[in-house]
Amino acid sequence: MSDEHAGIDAAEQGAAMLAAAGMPRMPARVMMALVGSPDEGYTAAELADRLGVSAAAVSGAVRYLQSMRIIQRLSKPGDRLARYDLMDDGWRSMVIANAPLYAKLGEYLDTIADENTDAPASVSRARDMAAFLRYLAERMPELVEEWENRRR
Amino acid sequence: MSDEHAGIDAAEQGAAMLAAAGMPRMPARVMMALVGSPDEGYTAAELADRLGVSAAAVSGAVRYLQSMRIIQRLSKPGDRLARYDLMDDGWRSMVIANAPLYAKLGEYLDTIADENTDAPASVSRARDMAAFLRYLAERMPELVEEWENRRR
DNA sequence: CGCACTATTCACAAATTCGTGAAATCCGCG
DNA sequence: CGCGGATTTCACGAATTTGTGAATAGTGCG
Repeated sequence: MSDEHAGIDAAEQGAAMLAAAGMPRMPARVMMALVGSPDEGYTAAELADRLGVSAAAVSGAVRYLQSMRIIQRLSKPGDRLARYDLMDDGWRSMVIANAPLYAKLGEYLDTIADENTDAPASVSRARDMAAFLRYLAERMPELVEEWENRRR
Repeated sequence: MSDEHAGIDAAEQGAAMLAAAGMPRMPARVMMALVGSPDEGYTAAELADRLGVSAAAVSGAVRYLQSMRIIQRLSKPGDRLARYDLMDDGWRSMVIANAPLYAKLGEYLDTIADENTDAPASVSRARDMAAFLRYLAERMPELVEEWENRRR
């Protein structure tokens, strides 16, 4: 029953990779499962069945993924079955959303450098790291935009 | 005693941010503490004192950070005190090292798409995500290189 | 050589995370 | 309205993670 839909192995491996990168396990599995979903998306019950977990686990995972703007809940009127589906621009907007975090981390590094007297090498390294992070924060959204253009 | 060195607050906030992004807590704290270190780096004992944790916790954290090539152990001959210090290109090489992971994840997505018949929209979205990831994998190292050039 | 001190390892304890089952809630439909 | 099915919430238990303390090992110096 769980292998009635193809792509299981790759989905699980991808989920494992995302989990290793810091994403909670269940959301990662749900997300990868949705990559191989039919066009209408999956029902919560289908996800639970497919992943072999309880409905509660799916509920928690989809809440997390919705808060991250990675999936959306498609409630077709006249049918109270909620279907879930990936946001088309999910990862791209994730990349963009992370940029301010890089900038913020850069600020912290600068603050540390400001407060670190008598350690010239350390300070200049901290400033260097901070500048790199700000560069990333600036370039990541541009990168996404370049991708949008190239893809056209 | 733990506030004898400046930069504590910003360091802790930065560490919390890194932890939220999936990095284990203790390595994150050690890493941020080293950002504000004196030029010689910190001793394991100094780190333990500064962070208010046991020597064992520091030992585990530095092992993790070394395996990630984020810090290095400076054993000055004639002194058995091991000092730890950030690798100058730590974050840049981390960014570069992640590129193959993006590519791998892209492969998984393509595999899922290959195996997903009768869901044209899902498939084309999966291919799109895969292509985006490969684009990232290709561009991230270039981004770092651009930064190196611009910096000098 | 062994002393003093530092760093690492190991087993355990605390804390957090994760997923389940059962109860509660919601909603379209008869 | 209330029924039936789907989803969410909640408290608990399991499992993984995280950090500590004590023992171990390594090393420069007397």
